[in-house]
Amino acid sequence: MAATYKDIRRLTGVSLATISKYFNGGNVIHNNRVLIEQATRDLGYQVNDVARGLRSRRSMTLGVVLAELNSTFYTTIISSMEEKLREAGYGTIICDSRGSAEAEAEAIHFLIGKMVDGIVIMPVGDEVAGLAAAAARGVPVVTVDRAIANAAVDTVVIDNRAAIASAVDLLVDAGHIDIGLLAGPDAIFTMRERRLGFREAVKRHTGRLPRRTFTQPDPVSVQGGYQGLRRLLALEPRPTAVVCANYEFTVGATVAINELAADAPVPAIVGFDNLDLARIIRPRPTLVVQPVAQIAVRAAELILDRIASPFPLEPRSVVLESELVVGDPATYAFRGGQS
Amino acid sequence: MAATYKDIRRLTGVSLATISKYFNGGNVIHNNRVLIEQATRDLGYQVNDVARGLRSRRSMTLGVVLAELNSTFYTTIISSMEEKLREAGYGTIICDSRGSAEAEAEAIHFLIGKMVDGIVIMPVGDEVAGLAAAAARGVPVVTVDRAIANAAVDTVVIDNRAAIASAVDLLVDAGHIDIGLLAGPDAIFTMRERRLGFREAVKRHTGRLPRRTFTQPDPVSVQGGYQGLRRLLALEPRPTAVVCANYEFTVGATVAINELAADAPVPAIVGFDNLDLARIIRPRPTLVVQPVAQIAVRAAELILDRIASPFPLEPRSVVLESELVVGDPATYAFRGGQS
DNA sequence: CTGTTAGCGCGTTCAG
DNA sequence: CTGAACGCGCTAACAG
Repeated sequence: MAATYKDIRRLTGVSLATISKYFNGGNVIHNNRVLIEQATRDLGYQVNDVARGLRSRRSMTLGVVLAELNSTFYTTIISSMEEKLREAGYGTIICDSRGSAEAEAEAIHFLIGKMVDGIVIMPVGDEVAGLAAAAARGVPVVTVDRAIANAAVDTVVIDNRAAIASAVDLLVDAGHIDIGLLAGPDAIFTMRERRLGFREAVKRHTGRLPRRTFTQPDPVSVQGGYQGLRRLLALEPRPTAVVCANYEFTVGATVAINELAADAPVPAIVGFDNLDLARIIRPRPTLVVQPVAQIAVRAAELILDRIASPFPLEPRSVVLESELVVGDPATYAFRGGQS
Repeated sequence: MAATYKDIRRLTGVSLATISKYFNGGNVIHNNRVLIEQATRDLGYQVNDVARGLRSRRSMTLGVVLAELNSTFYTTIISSMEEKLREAGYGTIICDSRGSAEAEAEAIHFLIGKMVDGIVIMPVGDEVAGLAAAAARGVPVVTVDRAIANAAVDTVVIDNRAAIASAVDLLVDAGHIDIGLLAGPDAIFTMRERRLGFREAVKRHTGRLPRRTFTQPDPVSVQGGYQGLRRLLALEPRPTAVVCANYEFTVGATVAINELAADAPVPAIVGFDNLDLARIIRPRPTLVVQPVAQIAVRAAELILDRIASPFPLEPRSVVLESELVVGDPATYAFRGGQS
């Protein structure tokens, strides 16, 4: 069906080796070059990457595995990253692990089978099953957003503790003492780090550990944030402010607050990620915003660098800073205790 | 680096053909089966899909091209679809065309090079450049969300005219006469259909074509929706209600309304897609909701069906119905003219 | 059920 | 600069 070098040879009389050289940027005499170009058009020829990859052992393709396709945070990163990679001549295969470690392992398996030259992964948990297989085949791996235990891979993360601390700082400055935290299980790197950052920050300010934090069980979801906020508000003493440790929780908490707004005083709130939220929701919320574009660029650099390097590199770790985008004062103001 | 059949043969003494048969579900005598399994574990062997695909001319992989990675509507569909396809034994390669017809053509080129068995595409415009190449290679194509002109491909869309009509019906019943529309350029299938549906519905109700509609130029974005709403409200007579023809416009319009709410009477509004919005925004908006799960399932069925079919099938078109999820009456109530 | 043989489409030696 | 020959890892025919 599809045309091959042989078809081009048939039309041009030029040998396979010369045709190959043409398609790989080698020096080909002008006359042959024109012939090949003509035949390529006539046949609608397109190089078969599969055969090329099999032979050359380089697919010029990178794999990306993300924990959740349906997450603006991840898709924004991937969108920027894919652009960088394409500029460098690499195609990108995107796989969704749907928050499942098993699906994640399958995805890595799939990508290795496709002979990708490298893998960028936003891991589900603290351990990634397929990592050993990738290492055995010399396929470099970069993790993004979450670090991995005991693995010799490059990593791009933000300073999660500082990120949460900036949120706590704002709330304490506004007069809050009883601050709640909506965070997921410690098994997730970002959740663990953010919870630790929260404890540190509260202790630094008040001289003691926070009276209440609330850890929401799996799955980390909008629904979880919704329920979590309701439970937080049922505590005694009732928190006057709540920090949401990720985007989903921020959305869920916002929904819950919307429902409660009519009946009860609502807590101050600081959320996470996705600046669009700040424009949709009124009053405008305060958000910890991660530098998605930078994350993407640095991840692309790391993986390309590692592929290009002729010798093994030491694992590298890039830590970026987040930004606190302050919203309407009404959303974080202290209105007095409520217990 | 990576182990091959030859390595397994070396460890087991079993011939390549038998090993191949083992990995392809054929009947292999128990003794050999055990030997192969042992060697597979010892070597960390994994089948090389590239070589397999080259030889068998079936990659067991499908390509998905979407117009915008950063769109919940698309990613939700893909997420469901990928699950269906995986159940059928197919891997999925996701590519982002970032709303560019050129990038879309590149993506199709890329997928063909990877020898995918089929392509599901959410097209950018009315014509898709790579379609001929796919057809020439016998790679079946299914378009989703948007139909394509003059192409023998399967299609899954919703009844866009009925969708918009349901929104208009609600607003007219509530007493609105001057209804504005926020829609993108006619070059986009969904935008064109929804605008036509809007005109039909208004005419049916009022006996005349709508006095005002507003077509927002490229790009179809949140920013566009924001500006579009502001311009709509500057018209005379001022529309008392606005229908947003897609998700981005709905978000942008909501932002604009939030800003205006303090100074001026806000128009009634009906939005599109993404039920999450309905939970975040207060008062709860009315939304035209597309059956994303169904869209995904039908698209998967069409492409799998076509791959499996031993003979060429006629192009098929699936049209699904949307649902109007009615929100808080305050968001669509008629409060009297404002001119 | 097993083994041998011959490619899939391409890139890379070499000799010319 | 060009062409012939070989092999990447695997599957599909056969014959046994």
